[in-house]
Amino acid sequence: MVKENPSLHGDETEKGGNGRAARGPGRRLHGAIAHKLGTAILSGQYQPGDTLSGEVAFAEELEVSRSAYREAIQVLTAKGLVESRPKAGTRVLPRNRWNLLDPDVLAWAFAGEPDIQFVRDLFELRAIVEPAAARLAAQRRDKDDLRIMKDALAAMRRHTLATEAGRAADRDFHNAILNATRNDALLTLTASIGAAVNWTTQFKQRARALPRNPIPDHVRVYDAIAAGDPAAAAEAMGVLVDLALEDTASAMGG
Amino acid sequence: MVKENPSLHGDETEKGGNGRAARGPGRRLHGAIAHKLGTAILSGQYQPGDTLSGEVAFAEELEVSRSAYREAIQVLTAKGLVESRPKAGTRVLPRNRWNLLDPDVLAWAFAGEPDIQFVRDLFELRAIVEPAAARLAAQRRDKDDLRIMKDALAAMRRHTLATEAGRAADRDFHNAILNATRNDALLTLTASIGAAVNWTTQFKQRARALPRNPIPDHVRVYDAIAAGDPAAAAEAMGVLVDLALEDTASAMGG
DNA sequence: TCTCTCAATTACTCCGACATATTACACGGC
DNA sequence: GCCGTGTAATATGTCGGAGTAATTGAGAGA
Repeated sequence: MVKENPSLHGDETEKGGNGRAARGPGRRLHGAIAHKLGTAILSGQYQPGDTLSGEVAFAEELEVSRSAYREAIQVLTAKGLVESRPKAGTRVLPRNRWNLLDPDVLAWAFAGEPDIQFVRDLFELRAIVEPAAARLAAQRRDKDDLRIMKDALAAMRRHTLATEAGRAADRDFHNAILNATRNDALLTLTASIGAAVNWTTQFKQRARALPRNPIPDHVRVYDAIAAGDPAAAAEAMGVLVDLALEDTASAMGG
Repeated sequence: MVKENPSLHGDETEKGGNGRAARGPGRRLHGAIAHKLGTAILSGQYQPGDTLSGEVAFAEELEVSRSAYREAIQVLTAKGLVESRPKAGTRVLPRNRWNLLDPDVLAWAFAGEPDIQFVRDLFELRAIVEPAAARLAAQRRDKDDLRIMKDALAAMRRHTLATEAGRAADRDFHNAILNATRNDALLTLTASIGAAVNWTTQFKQRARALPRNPIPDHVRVYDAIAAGDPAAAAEAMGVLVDLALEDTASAMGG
Protein backbone atom coordinates (compact mmCIF):
# COMPACT_ATOMS: atom_id res chain seq x y z
CA MET A 1 0.00 0.00 0.00
CA VAL A 2 2.89 2.35 -0.56
CA LYS A 3 2.59 2.51 -4.32
CA GLU A 4 2.49 6.28 -4.16
CA ASN A 5 1.54 7.11 -7.70
CA PRO A 6 3.81 9.97 -8.64
CA SER A 7 1.64 11.87 -11.09
CA LEU A 8 -1.13 12.69 -8.66
CA HIS A 9 -1.51 12.89 -4.94
CA GLY A 10 0.27 15.70 -3.30
CA ASP A 11 3.33 16.42 -5.37
CA GLU A 12 2.96 19.17 -7.87
CA THR A 13 0.52 18.70 -10.66
CA GLU A 14 1.32 22.15 -11.93
CA LYS A 15 0.43 23.73 -8.65
CA GLY A 16 3.34 26.08 -9.00
CA GLY A 17 3.59 29.71 -9.83
CA ASN A 18 3.40 29.89 -13.61
CA GLY A 19 1.88 32.99 -15.07
CA ARG A 20 -1.60 32.03 -16.10
CA ALA A 21 -2.23 30.14 -12.87
CA ALA A 22 -5.60 31.46 -11.71
CA ARG A 23 -7.50 28.19 -11.96
CA GLY A 24 -4.93 25.76 -13.14
CA PRO A 25 -5.68 22.15 -13.92
CA GLY A 26 -4.71 20.46 -10.72
CA ARG A 27 -5.75 22.74 -7.94
CA ARG A 28 -8.24 20.16 -6.79
CA LEU A 29 -7.78 16.45 -6.84
CA HIS A 30 -10.61 15.67 -9.17
CA GLY A 31 -9.38 18.52 -11.36
CA ALA A 32 -6.03 16.81 -11.65
CA ILE A 33 -7.69 13.55 -12.62
CA ALA A 34 -9.91 15.26 -15.16
CA HIS A 35 -6.85 16.97 -16.62
CA LYS A 36 -5.00 13.70 -16.83
CA LEU A 37 -7.85 11.85 -18.49
CA GLY A 38 -8.77 14.80 -20.66
CA THR A 39 -5.30 15.16 -22.13
CA ALA A 40 -5.11 11.41 -22.61
CA ILE A 41 -8.35 11.39 -24.58
CA LEU A 42 -7.54 14.49 -26.60
CA SER A 43 -4.13 13.17 -27.50
CA GLY A 44 -5.77 10.12 -29.00
CA GLN A 45 -4.71 7.56 -26.43
CA TYR A 46 -8.26 6.30 -26.32
CA GLN A 47 -10.25 5.51 -29.43
CA PRO A 48 -13.90 6.51 -29.51
CA GLY A 49 -15.86 3.65 -28.01
CA ASP A 50 -13.03 2.58 -25.75
CA THR A 51 -14.02 1.80 -22.21
CA LEU A 52 -12.12 3.48 -19.40
CA SER A 53 -11.23 1.33 -16.43
CA GLY A 54 -14.16 1.15 -14.07
CA GLU A 55 -14.61 3.19 -10.96
CA VAL A 56 -13.23 0.66 -8.57
CA ALA A 57 -10.31 -0.46 -10.69
CA PHE A 58 -9.31 3.06 -11.64
CA ALA A 59 -9.61 4.39 -8.14
CA GLU A 60 -7.40 1.59 -6.90
CA GLU A 61 -4.80 2.19 -9.61
CA LEU A 62 -4.36 5.83 -8.74
CA GLU A 63 -5.04 5.41 -5.06
CA VAL A 64 -7.75 7.99 -5.02
CA SER A 65 -11.27 7.57 -3.78
CA ARG A 66 -14.10 6.62 -6.07
CA SER A 67 -15.75 9.94 -5.31
CA ALA A 68 -12.83 11.89 -6.70
CA TYR A 69 -12.84 9.75 -9.82
CA ARG A 70 -16.57 10.22 -10.22
CA GLU A 71 -16.35 13.98 -9.98
CA ALA A 72 -13.64 13.98 -12.61
CA ILE A 73 -15.77 11.82 -14.90
CA GLN A 74 -18.60 14.25 -14.31
CA VAL A 75 -16.48 17.06 -15.70
CA LEU A 76 -15.56 15.05 -18.78
CA THR A 77 -19.20 14.12 -19.27
CA ALA A 78 -20.20 17.77 -19.08
CA LYS A 79 -17.83 18.48 -21.93
CA GLY A 80 -19.13 15.62 -24.04
CA LEU A 81 -15.96 13.55 -23.97
CA VAL A 82 -17.33 10.44 -22.28
CA GLU A 83 -20.58 8.80 -21.33
CA SER A 84 -21.22 6.55 -18.36
CA ARG A 85 -23.81 3.84 -18.28
CA PRO A 86 -24.41 1.13 -15.73
CA LYS A 87 -22.89 -2.18 -16.62
CA ALA A 88 -21.42 -0.72 -19.83
CA GLY A 89 -18.79 1.35 -18.06
CA THR A 90 -17.52 4.74 -19.09
CA ARG A 91 -16.93 5.02 -22.82
CA VAL A 92 -15.18 7.64 -24.88
CA LEU A 93 -17.68 9.31 -27.19
CA PRO A 94 -17.09 9.86 -30.89
CA ARG A 95 -15.27 13.07 -31.68
CA ASN A 96 -18.32 14.85 -33.06
CA ARG A 97 -19.88 14.81 -29.62
CA TRP A 98 -16.95 16.63 -28.04
CA ASN A 99 -17.31 20.29 -27.15
CA LEU A 100 -14.20 21.22 -29.05
CA LEU A 101 -14.66 24.91 -28.27
CA ASP A 102 -14.75 24.46 -24.53
CA PRO A 103 -11.76 26.28 -23.00
CA ASP A 104 -10.65 23.25 -21.03
CA VAL A 105 -10.98 20.90 -23.97
CA LEU A 106 -8.92 23.29 -26.06
CA ALA A 107 -6.33 23.49 -23.32
CA TRP A 108 -6.18 19.70 -23.16
CA ALA A 109 -5.87 19.49 -26.91
CA PHE A 110 -2.90 21.83 -26.82
CA ALA A 111 -1.34 20.25 -23.75
CA GLY A 112 0.40 17.58 -25.77
CA GLU A 113 1.35 17.73 -29.41
CA PRO A 114 -1.78 19.25 -30.90
CA ASP A 115 -3.22 17.68 -34.00
CA ILE A 116 -2.08 19.68 -37.02
CA GLN A 117 -5.43 19.36 -38.74
CA PHE A 118 -7.25 20.62 -35.68
CA VAL A 119 -5.00 23.66 -35.43
CA ARG A 120 -5.71 24.43 -39.07
CA ASP A 121 -9.43 24.11 -38.40
CA LEU A 122 -9.18 26.56 -35.55
CA PHE A 123 -7.29 29.10 -37.58
CA GLU A 124 -9.78 28.74 -40.38
CA LEU A 125 -12.48 29.57 -37.87
CA ARG A 126 -10.52 32.52 -36.55
CA ALA A 127 -9.99 33.77 -40.07
CA ILE A 128 -13.76 33.78 -40.48
CA VAL A 129 -14.75 35.23 -37.14
CA GLU A 130 -12.11 37.76 -36.18
CA PRO A 131 -12.28 39.96 -39.26
CA ALA A 132 -16.04 40.00 -38.88
CA ALA A 133 -15.58 41.02 -35.26
CA ALA A 134 -13.31 43.87 -36.30
CA ARG A 135 -15.95 44.94 -38.80
CA LEU A 136 -18.59 45.11 -36.06
CA ALA A 137 -16.21 46.85 -33.70
CA ALA A 138 -15.61 49.57 -36.28
CA GLN A 139 -19.35 50.20 -36.33
CA ARG A 140 -20.05 50.10 -32.63
CA ARG A 141 -16.97 51.21 -30.70
CA ASP A 142 -17.25 54.21 -28.43
CA LYS A 143 -14.66 56.51 -26.94
CA ASP A 144 -13.93 54.20 -24.02
CA ASP A 145 -13.22 51.25 -26.31
CA LEU A 146 -10.82 53.32 -28.36
CA ARG A 147 -9.04 54.59 -25.29
CA ILE A 148 -8.49 51.07 -24.00
CA MET A 149 -7.20 49.89 -27.38
CA LYS A 150 -4.88 52.86 -27.57
CA ASP A 151 -3.49 52.21 -24.11
CA ALA A 152 -2.95 48.56 -24.96
CA LEU A 153 -1.12 49.51 -28.15
CA ALA A 154 1.12 51.86 -26.21
CA ALA A 155 1.90 49.11 -23.73
CA MET A 156 2.69 46.71 -26.57
CA ARG A 157 5.15 49.20 -27.97
CA ARG A 158 6.79 49.71 -24.61
CA HIS A 159 7.21 46.07 -23.68
CA THR A 160 7.37 44.20 -27.01
CA LEU A 161 5.82 40.77 -27.41
CA ALA A 162 8.89 39.07 -26.03
CA THR A 163 7.79 39.93 -22.50
CA GLU A 164 4.81 38.72 -20.54
CA ALA A 165 3.64 42.29 -20.06
CA GLY A 166 3.69 42.82 -23.80
CA ARG A 167 1.64 39.72 -24.48
CA ALA A 168 -0.83 40.79 -21.81
CA ALA A 169 -1.20 44.08 -23.64
CA ASP A 170 -1.77 42.18 -26.88
CA ARG A 171 -4.56 40.22 -25.21
CA ASP A 172 -6.02 43.44 -23.85
CA PHE A 173 -6.02 44.93 -27.32
CA HIS A 174 -7.88 42.02 -28.86
CA ASN A 175 -10.25 41.81 -25.93
CA ALA A 176 -11.08 45.47 -26.32
CA ILE A 177 -12.03 44.84 -29.93
CA LEU A 178 -14.21 41.92 -28.94
CA ASN A 179 -15.86 43.99 -26.25
CA ALA A 180 -16.58 46.71 -28.77
CA THR A 181 -18.64 44.29 -30.84
CA ARG A 182 -21.20 44.22 -28.01
CA ASN A 183 -21.69 40.53 -28.77
CA ASP A 184 -21.18 38.13 -25.88
CA ALA A 185 -21.34 35.00 -28.03
CA LEU A 186 -18.62 36.32 -30.28
CA LEU A 187 -16.55 37.31 -27.27
CA THR A 188 -16.80 33.89 -25.67
CA LEU A 189 -15.88 32.09 -28.85
CA THR A 190 -12.87 34.16 -29.77
CA ALA A 191 -11.57 34.40 -26.24
CA SER A 192 -11.60 30.60 -25.89
CA ILE A 193 -9.77 29.95 -29.11
CA GLY A 194 -7.38 32.83 -28.70
CA ALA A 195 -6.39 31.80 -25.21
CA ALA A 196 -5.53 28.25 -26.22
CA VAL A 197 -3.74 29.08 -29.44
CA ASN A 198 -1.79 32.04 -28.16
CA TRP A 199 -0.69 30.27 -25.08
CA THR A 200 0.98 27.48 -27.01
CA THR A 201 2.63 29.77 -29.51
CA GLN A 202 4.01 32.00 -26.82
CA PHE A 203 5.22 28.91 -25.06
CA LYS A 204 6.93 27.40 -28.04
CA GLN A 205 8.38 30.68 -29.20
CA ARG A 206 10.27 31.50 -26.09
CA ALA A 207 13.56 32.90 -27.20
CA ARG A 208 12.81 32.69 -30.90
CA ALA A 209 12.74 36.04 -32.60
CA LEU A 210 9.46 37.19 -33.98
CA PRO A 211 9.35 36.98 -37.74
CA ARG A 212 8.20 40.52 -38.21
CA ASN A 213 7.36 43.59 -36.22
CA PRO A 214 3.66 43.20 -35.41
CA ILE A 215 3.04 46.74 -34.22
CA PRO A 216 2.28 48.39 -37.57
CA ASP A 217 -0.30 45.71 -38.38
CA HIS A 218 -1.99 46.28 -35.06
CA VAL A 219 -1.96 50.01 -35.61
CA ARG A 220 -3.66 49.54 -38.95
CA VAL A 221 -6.50 47.64 -37.25
CA TYR A 222 -6.81 50.35 -34.66
CA ASP A 223 -6.87 53.14 -37.21
CA ALA A 224 -9.60 51.46 -39.22
CA ILE A 225 -11.74 50.89 -36.14
CA ALA A 226 -11.17 54.42 -34.91
CA ALA A 227 -12.09 55.78 -38.32
CA GLY A 228 -15.25 53.69 -38.29
CA ASP A 229 -14.29 51.94 -41.52
CA PRO A 230 -15.67 48.37 -41.30
CA ALA A 231 -14.19 47.06 -44.53
CA ALA A 232 -10.70 48.29 -43.73
CA ALA A 233 -10.94 46.94 -40.18
CA ALA A 234 -11.91 43.51 -41.41
CA GLU A 235 -9.12 43.49 -43.97
CA ALA A 236 -6.49 44.59 -41.47
CA MET A 237 -7.62 41.99 -38.96
CA GLY A 238 -7.42 39.35 -41.64
CA VAL A 239 -3.76 40.21 -42.05
CA LEU A 240 -3.25 39.80 -38.31
CA VAL A 241 -4.78 36.34 -38.30
CA ASP A 242 -2.68 35.30 -41.26
CA LEU A 243 0.43 36.41 -39.45
CA ALA A 244 -0.57 34.46 -36.37
CA LEU A 245 -1.09 31.40 -38.54
CA GLU A 246 2.34 31.72 -40.14
CA ASP A 247 3.82 32.20 -36.73
CA THR A 248 2.15 29.14 -35.29
CA ALA A 249 2.93 27.03 -38.31
CA SER A 250 6.62 27.79 -38.15
CA ALA A 251 6.61 27.26 -34.38
CA MET A 252 5.08 23.83 -34.88
CA GLY A 253 7.32 23.00 -37.76
CA GLY A 254 4.43 22.56 -40.19
CA MET B 1 -40.07 14.31 6.65
CA VAL B 2 -42.67 13.97 3.98
CA LYS B 3 -41.87 17.23 2.28
CA GLU B 4 -41.53 15.47 -1.04
CA ASN B 5 -40.14 18.24 -3.15
CA PRO B 6 -42.12 18.04 -6.34
CA SER B 7 -39.61 19.26 -8.88
CA LEU B 8 -37.06 16.54 -8.31
CA HIS B 9 -36.97 13.08 -6.88
CA GLY B 10 -38.81 10.48 -8.74
CA ASP B 11 -41.57 12.15 -10.67
CA GLU B 12 -40.78 13.00 -14.21
CA THR B 13 -38.11 15.54 -14.83
CA GLU B 14 -38.53 14.98 -18.53
CA LYS B 15 -37.79 11.31 -18.27
CA GLY B 16 -40.48 10.59 -20.82
CA GLY B 17 -40.36 9.76 -24.45
CA ASN B 18 -40.10 13.11 -26.18
CA GLY B 19 -38.27 13.21 -29.43
CA ARG B 20 -34.89 14.68 -28.63
CA ALA B 21 -34.52 12.54 -25.51
CA ALA B 22 -31.14 10.88 -25.93
CA ARG B 23 -29.45 12.53 -22.97
CA GLY B 24 -32.14 14.72 -21.53
CA PRO B 25 -31.60 16.97 -18.59
CA GLY B 26 -32.88 14.82 -15.80
CA ARG B 27 -31.86 11.31 -16.58
CA ARG B 28 -29.68 11.26 -13.51
CA LEU B 29 -30.40 12.98 -10.26
CA HIS B 30 -27.41 15.29 -10.35
CA GLY B 31 -28.31 16.05 -13.94
CA ALA B 32 -31.72 17.23 -12.82
CA ILE B 33 -30.16 19.45 -10.18
CA ALA B 34 -27.68 20.88 -12.65
CA HIS B 35 -30.52 21.57 -15.05
CA LYS B 36 -32.53 23.27 -12.35
CA LEU B 37 -29.66 25.45 -11.17
CA GLY B 38 -28.44 26.07 -14.70
CA THR B 39 -31.77 27.39 -15.93
CA ALA B 40 -32.10 29.47 -12.77
CA ILE B 41 -28.73 31.09 -13.35
CA LEU B 42 -29.24 31.59 -17.08
CA SER B 43 -32.64 33.13 -16.55
CA GLY B 44 -31.06 35.76 -14.34
CA GLN B 45 -32.44 34.61 -11.02
CA TYR B 46 -28.97 34.92 -9.57
CA GLN B 47 -26.83 37.97 -10.06
CA PRO B 48 -23.13 37.43 -10.70
CA GLY B 49 -21.45 37.27 -7.31
CA ASP B 50 -24.51 35.85 -5.62
CA THR B 51 -23.82 32.97 -3.28
CA LEU B 52 -25.81 29.79 -3.72
CA SER B 53 -26.98 28.12 -0.57
CA GLY B 54 -24.23 25.96 0.86
CA GLU B 55 -23.88 22.26 0.36
CA VAL B 56 -25.56 21.22 3.54
CA ALA B 57 -28.38 23.73 3.43
CA PHE B 58 -29.11 23.08 -0.22
CA ALA B 59 -29.02 19.34 0.13
CA GLU B 60 -31.46 19.56 3.00
CA GLU B 61 -33.83 21.82 1.11
CA LEU B 62 -34.14 19.48 -1.82
CA GLU B 63 -33.81 16.33 0.20
CA VAL B 64 -30.97 15.00 -1.84
CA SER B 65 -27.58 13.94 -0.66
CA ARG B 66 -24.61 16.23 -0.72
CA SER B 67 -22.94 14.00 -3.28
CA ALA B 68 -25.67 14.62 -5.80
CA TYR B 69 -25.48 18.35 -5.18
CA ARG B 70 -21.71 18.35 -5.46
CA GLU B 71 -21.71 16.51 -8.75
CA ALA B 72 -24.21 19.00 -10.09
CA ILE B 73 -22.03 21.88 -8.96
CA GLN B 74 -19.12 20.16 -10.65
CA VAL B 75 -20.99 20.28 -13.94
CA LEU B 76 -21.79 23.96 -13.54
CA THR B 77 -18.18 24.65 -12.63
CA ALA B 78 -17.02 22.83 -15.74
CA LYS B 79 -19.15 25.18 -17.81
CA GLY B 80 -17.83 28.27 -16.06
CA LEU B 81 -21.10 29.27 -14.42
CA VAL B 82 -20.04 29.07 -10.79
CA GLU B 83 -16.96 28.82 -8.63
CA SER B 84 -16.68 27.19 -5.22
CA ARG B 85 -14.27 28.23 -2.55
CA PRO B 86 -14.06 27.19 1.07
CA LYS B 87 -15.74 29.54 3.45
CA ALA B 88 -16.85 31.77 0.57
CA GLY B 89 -19.45 29.34 -0.70
CA THR B 90 -20.40 28.73 -4.30
CA ARG B 91 -20.70 31.98 -6.21
CA VAL B 92 -22.13 32.73 -9.61
CA LEU B 93 -19.37 33.96 -11.89
CA PRO B 94 -19.65 37.08 -14.05
CA ARG B 95 -21.23 36.45 -17.40
CA ASN B 96 -18.01 36.76 -19.35
CA ARG B 97 -16.71 33.62 -17.69
CA TRP B 98 -19.65 31.52 -18.87
CA ASN B 99 -19.18 29.09 -21.75
CA LEU B 100 -22.08 30.54 -23.65
CA LEU B 101 -21.50 28.21 -26.58
CA ASP B 102 -21.73 25.03 -24.56
CA PRO B 103 -24.72 23.02 -25.78
CA ASP B 104 -26.12 22.61 -22.29
CA VAL B 105 -25.69 26.26 -21.44
CA LEU B 106 -27.46 27.18 -24.65
CA ALA B 107 -30.25 24.77 -23.84
CA TRP B 108 -30.60 26.27 -20.37
CA ALA B 109 -30.64 29.76 -21.83
CA PHE B 110 -33.49 28.80 -24.13
CA ALA B 111 -35.36 26.80 -21.51
CA GLY B 112 -37.05 29.86 -20.12
CA GLU B 113 -37.70 33.11 -21.89
CA PRO B 114 -34.40 33.66 -23.66
CA ASP B 115 -32.83 37.08 -23.45
CA ILE B 116 -33.61 38.97 -26.64
CA GLN B 117 -30.16 40.49 -26.82
CA PHE B 118 -28.52 37.09 -26.51
CA VAL B 119 -30.64 35.68 -29.33
CA ARG B 120 -29.59 38.58 -31.51
CA ASP B 121 -25.97 37.94 -30.64
CA LEU B 122 -26.32 34.31 -31.64
CA PHE B 123 -27.91 35.14 -34.95
CA GLU B 124 -25.22 37.68 -35.63
CA LEU B 125 -22.68 34.93 -35.09
CA ARG B 126 -24.59 32.57 -37.34
CA ALA B 127 -24.75 35.23 -40.01
CA ILE B 128 -20.98 35.39 -39.88
CA VAL B 129 -20.19 31.70 -39.68
CA GLU B 130 -22.78 29.88 -41.76
CA PRO B 131 -22.24 31.70 -45.05
CA ALA B 132 -18.53 31.14 -44.62
CA ALA B 133 -19.24 27.46 -44.01
CA ALA B 134 -21.26 27.28 -47.21
CA ARG B 135 -18.37 28.93 -49.02
CA LEU B 136 -15.96 26.26 -47.79
CA ALA B 137 -18.44 23.51 -48.54
CA ALA B 138 -18.67 24.68 -52.13
CA GLN B 139 -14.93 24.27 -52.43
CA ARG B 140 -14.54 20.94 -50.68
CA ARG B 141 -17.72 18.89 -51.12
CA ASP B 142 -17.48 15.55 -52.83
CA LYS B 143 -20.08 13.32 -54.47
CA ASP B 144 -21.17 11.74 -51.20
CA ASP B 145 -21.82 15.11 -49.58
CA LEU B 146 -23.94 16.20 -52.52
CA ARG B 147 -25.92 12.99 -52.50
CA ILE B 148 -26.75 13.37 -48.81
CA MET B 149 -27.81 16.99 -49.31
CA LYS B 150 -29.95 16.01 -52.26
CA ASP B 151 -31.66 13.25 -50.30
CA ALA B 152 -32.30 15.64 -47.42
CA LEU B 153 -33.80 18.19 -49.79
CA ALA B 154 -36.09 15.57 -51.26
CA ALA B 155 -37.21 14.56 -47.78
CA MET B 156 -37.88 18.20 -46.92
CA ARG B 157 -40.08 18.54 -49.96
CA ARG B 158 -42.00 15.39 -49.12
CA HIS B 159 -42.67 16.15 -45.46
CA THR B 160 -42.63 19.96 -45.23
CA LEU B 161 -41.20 21.72 -42.19
CA ALA B 162 -44.47 21.38 -40.33
CA THR B 163 -43.64 17.77 -39.50
CA GLU B 164 -40.91 16.36 -37.34
CA ALA B 165 -39.60 14.32 -40.24
CA GLY B 166 -39.30 17.47 -42.32
CA ARG B 167 -37.36 19.30 -39.65
CA ALA B 168 -35.08 16.29 -39.27
CA ALA B 169 -34.39 16.50 -42.98
CA ASP B 170 -33.63 20.20 -42.60
CA ARG B 171 -31.11 19.39 -39.89
CA ASP B 172 -29.60 16.69 -42.10
CA PHE B 173 -29.22 19.18 -44.92
CA HIS B 174 -27.39 21.70 -42.80
CA ASN B 175 -25.29 19.03 -41.16
CA ALA B 176 -24.25 17.73 -44.56
CA ILE B 177 -23.03 21.20 -45.45
CA LEU B 178 -21.08 21.47 -42.23
CA ASN B 179 -19.56 18.07 -42.81
CA ALA B 180 -18.48 19.11 -46.27
CA THR B 181 -16.40 21.91 -44.80
CA ARG B 182 -14.09 19.26 -43.31
CA ASN B 183 -13.71 21.50 -40.29
CA ASP B 184 -14.56 20.00 -36.92
CA ALA B 185 -14.39 23.27 -35.02
CA LEU B 186 -16.85 24.87 -37.39
CA LEU B 187 -19.11 21.84 -37.16
CA THR B 188 -19.16 21.85 -33.37
CA LEU B 189 -19.90 25.54 -33.20
CA THR B 190 -22.71 25.63 -35.70
CA ALA B 191 -24.28 22.42 -34.51
CA SER B 192 -24.47 23.74 -30.94
CA ILE B 193 -26.06 27.02 -31.87
CA GLY B 194 -28.34 25.53 -34.48
CA ALA B 195 -29.66 22.87 -32.14
CA ALA B 196 -30.59 25.37 -29.45
CA VAL B 197 -32.08 27.99 -31.70
CA ASN B 198 -33.99 25.68 -33.98
CA TRP B 199 -35.41 23.70 -31.16
CA THR B 200 -37.05 26.72 -29.59
CA THR B 201 -38.37 28.10 -32.82
CA GLN B 202 -39.88 24.81 -33.82
CA PHE B 203 -41.38 24.60 -30.37
CA LYS B 204 -42.91 28.04 -30.43
CA GLN B 205 -44.08 27.77 -33.98
CA ARG B 206 -46.24 24.75 -33.58
CA ALA B 207 -49.35 25.37 -35.55
CA ARG B 208 -48.29 28.72 -36.91
CA ALA B 209 -47.92 28.80 -40.65
CA LEU B 210 -44.46 29.34 -42.01
CA PRO B 211 -44.06 32.80 -43.42
CA ARG B 212 -42.69 31.64 -46.74
CA ASN B 213 -41.84 28.50 -48.61
CA PRO B 214 -38.27 27.73 -47.61
CA ILE B 215 -37.58 25.10 -50.23
CA PRO B 216 -36.44 27.34 -53.09
CA ASP B 217 -33.95 29.09 -50.84
CA HIS B 218 -32.51 25.76 -49.77
CA VAL B 219 -32.32 24.65 -53.37
CA ARG B 220 -30.36 27.76 -54.23
CA VAL B 221 -27.78 26.90 -51.58
CA TYR B 222 -27.55 23.36 -52.87
CA ASP B 223 -27.14 24.45 -56.46
CA ALA B 224 -24.33 26.83 -55.60
CA ILE B 225 -22.49 24.19 -53.60
CA ALA B 226 -22.99 21.60 -56.28
CA ALA B 227 -21.72 24.04 -58.90
CA GLY B 228 -18.67 24.75 -56.76
CA ASP B 229 -19.46 28.45 -56.62
CA PRO B 230 -18.26 29.72 -53.21
CA ALA B 231 -19.55 33.27 -53.53
CA ALA B 232 -23.02 32.21 -54.58
CA ALA B 233 -23.13 29.58 -51.82
CA ALA B 234 -22.26 32.13 -49.17
CA GLU B 235 -24.80 34.58 -50.47
CA ALA B 236 -27.58 31.99 -50.61
CA MET B 237 -26.80 30.80 -47.12
CA GLY B 238 -26.92 34.38 -45.91
CA VAL B 239 -30.47 34.56 -47.15
CA LEU B 240 -31.32 31.40 -45.23
CA VAL B 241 -29.96 32.80 -41.97
CA ASP B 242 -31.86 36.04 -42.48
CA LEU B 243 -35.04 34.09 -42.95
CA ALA B 244 -34.41 32.10 -39.80
CA LEU B 245 -33.87 35.34 -37.93
CA GLU B 246 -37.13 36.84 -39.18
CA ASP B 247 -38.85 33.64 -38.28
CA THR B 248 -37.45 33.56 -34.77
CA ALA B 249 -38.08 37.24 -34.22
CA SER B 250 -41.74 36.94 -35.13
CA ALA B 251 -42.07 33.80 -33.03
CA MET B 252 -40.68 35.64 -30.04
CA GLY B 253 -42.73 38.70 -30.67
CA GLY B 254 -39.71 40.94 -31.06
C1' DT C 1 -30.30 -23.74 -36.14
C1' DC C 2 -32.31 -19.51 -34.94
C1' DT C 3 -34.84 -16.38 -32.03
C1' DC C 4 -36.85 -14.91 -27.90
C1' DT C 5 -37.15 -14.62 -22.95
C1' DC C 6 -35.33 -14.26 -18.44
C1' DA C 7 -32.19 -14.23 -14.74
C1' DA C 8 -27.61 -13.32 -12.93
C1' DT C 9 -23.88 -10.41 -13.02
C1' DT C 10 -21.72 -6.10 -13.13
C1' DA C 11 -20.92 -1.40 -12.94
C1' DC C 12 -22.78 2.93 -12.17
C1' DT C 13 -25.82 5.79 -8.89
C1' DC C 14 -27.01 7.60 -4.65
C1' DC C 15 -26.43 8.07 0.18
C1' DG C 16 -24.71 9.73 4.78
C1' DA C 17 -21.00 10.21 7.91
C1' DC C 18 -16.25 11.37 8.96
C1' DA C 19 -11.76 13.67 8.59
C1' DT C 20 -9.14 17.45 6.49
C1' DA C 21 -7.79 21.85 4.39
C1' DT C 22 -8.65 26.36 3.33
C1' DT C 23 -10.02 30.96 4.02
C1' DA C 24 -13.15 34.91 5.42
C1' DC C 25 -13.86 37.52 9.30
C1' DA C 26 -13.22 39.37 13.72
C1' DC C 27 -10.50 40.20 17.43
C1' DG C 28 -6.57 41.93 19.67
C1' DG C 29 -1.88 43.91 19.67
C1' DC C 30 1.15 47.41 17.70
C1' DG D 1 -5.75 53.44 12.52
C1' DC D 2 -3.27 49.48 10.67
C1' DC D 3 -1.76 44.88 10.56
C1' DG D 4 -1.00 40.17 11.98
C1' DT D 5 -3.20 36.25 14.35
C1' DG D 6 -6.83 32.95 15.59
C1' DT D 7 -11.14 30.89 15.12
C1' DA D 8 -15.19 29.35 12.98
C1' DA D 9 -17.51 28.30 8.87
C1' DT D 10 -17.44 25.93 4.63
C1' DA D 11 -15.86 23.27 0.92
C1' DT D 12 -12.89 19.18 -0.21
C1' DG D 13 -11.53 14.46 0.04
C1' DT D 14 -12.66 9.79 1.72
C1' DC D 15 -15.14 5.54 2.68
C1' DG D 16 -18.26 1.67 2.46
C1' DG D 17 -22.75 0.12 1.65
C1' DA D 18 -27.43 -0.33 -0.44
C1' DG D 19 -30.01 0.39 -4.66
C1' DT D 20 -30.74 0.17 -9.58
C1' DA D 21 -30.35 -0.47 -14.37
C1' DA D 22 -28.34 -2.66 -18.42
C1' DT D 23 -25.68 -6.26 -20.63
C1' DT D 24 -24.68 -10.83 -21.16
C1' DG D 25 -25.40 -15.55 -21.70
C1' DA D 26 -28.07 -19.57 -20.95
C1' DG D 27 -32.16 -21.96 -21.69
C1' DA D 28 -36.68 -22.81 -23.85
C1' DG D 29 -39.45 -22.70 -27.79
C1' DA D 30 -40.15 -22.50 -32.95
